[in-house]
Amino acid sequence: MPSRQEQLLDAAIDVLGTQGTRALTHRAVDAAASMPAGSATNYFKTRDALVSAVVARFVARDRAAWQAIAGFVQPTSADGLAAALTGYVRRALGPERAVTVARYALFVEAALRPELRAPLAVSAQELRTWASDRLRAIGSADPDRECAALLDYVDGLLLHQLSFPGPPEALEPMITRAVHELCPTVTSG
Amino acid sequence: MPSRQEQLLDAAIDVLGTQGTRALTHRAVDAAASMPAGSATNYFKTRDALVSAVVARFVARDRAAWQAIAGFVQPTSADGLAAALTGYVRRALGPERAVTVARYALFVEAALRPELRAPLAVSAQELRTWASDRLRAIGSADPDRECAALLDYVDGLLLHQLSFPGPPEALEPMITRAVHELCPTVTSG
DNA sequence: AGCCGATCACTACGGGCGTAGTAAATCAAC
DNA sequence: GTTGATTTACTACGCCCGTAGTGATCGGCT
Repeated sequence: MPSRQEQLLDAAIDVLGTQGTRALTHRAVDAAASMPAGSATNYFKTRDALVSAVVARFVARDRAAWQAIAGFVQPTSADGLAAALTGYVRRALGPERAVTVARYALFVEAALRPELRAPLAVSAQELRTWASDRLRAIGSADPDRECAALLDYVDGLLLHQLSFPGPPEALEPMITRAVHELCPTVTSG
Repeated sequence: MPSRQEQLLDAAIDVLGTQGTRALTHRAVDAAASMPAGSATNYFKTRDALVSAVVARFVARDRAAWQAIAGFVQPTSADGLAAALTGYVRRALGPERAVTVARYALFVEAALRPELRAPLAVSAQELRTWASDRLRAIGSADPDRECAALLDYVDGLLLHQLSFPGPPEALEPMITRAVHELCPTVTSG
């Protein structure tokens, strides 16, 4: 059972991902969390404090998600990696759409307010090293570089698909080719 | 000399790219355009109308920018393309940073509000076909696919660089490798 | 010159926002 | 079981927002 603050922050992420930055207010968070008015104010005095806490919560959830994924799927080839990534992208665009939108909304926010960058950068670095290790494990000769390229590609793809969605069946071939091309040194197959 | 409405919309894009969606209000636009209070209201009655007009203006400016670029640089090889792209990315992250941030803010907005998608999608499609033709001209055997992959990659790269900037000198090698790998059929050199 | 339509500058107002401050409730410790 | 401190629920206030409405100003047409 998440704590009260976590419930509020999860509600805030949902508001952010379904109604945008403009709608992210104390009152909207209270309502989304089905809590009495003023609850969000008690924990996060100012709006800036709320946004900072949302970033922290988001990072924590992201980390937990990767670790869960890491436990389930462990691709052993480029095609396996592509399949896993396709699954991730499909989930990000479908059931988790709000979370994905919130993610990019936070990126834009961080581009505007440098004090939000640190936690996001730490999280990104963690993901990078973790994914690098996985890439190395399946044969990549330059895992850091290939990992960075792949992450850039996937985020660009996601952003575009969010804004003007294409047919979902087109995702797999696109991602498969990108993986093979951007990570040419992993064991293909 | 841009018309009065264009001046207002350019100011709106600047507000969006430097202060975010939340700050995009009629009054803020008036101030940024150094026009008397109420000017933005006269042209764009509601906030939604303002945002829609900003999208339209943005698309028009983008189109003009490509056409200008097309007149100047005409790469003839993968390395030339990479150099041109690196120049574009540097400009997008430096002098044009606000415009770039505004761009992604609008993407997020379009992810939330489907009625904004059409103009952005049209613009993206135009860019795609134009860039595809250029890719084909320098030898690409599958220009549409390679173009899509490249655009996805560049937007992801830009978004990441905006949120947690890295050293600018790292851009060129990253982009060069990505171009070579994602567009393997263009004449290298 | 004189009118007329459109554009512009400015004001007015209701609503919702962020924020601060206060009562109530919960819990720990003794 | 009472006390005291922390957490929770709620209220109050001032500010700024989006929006509507009203004169003033300008240009084209006859």
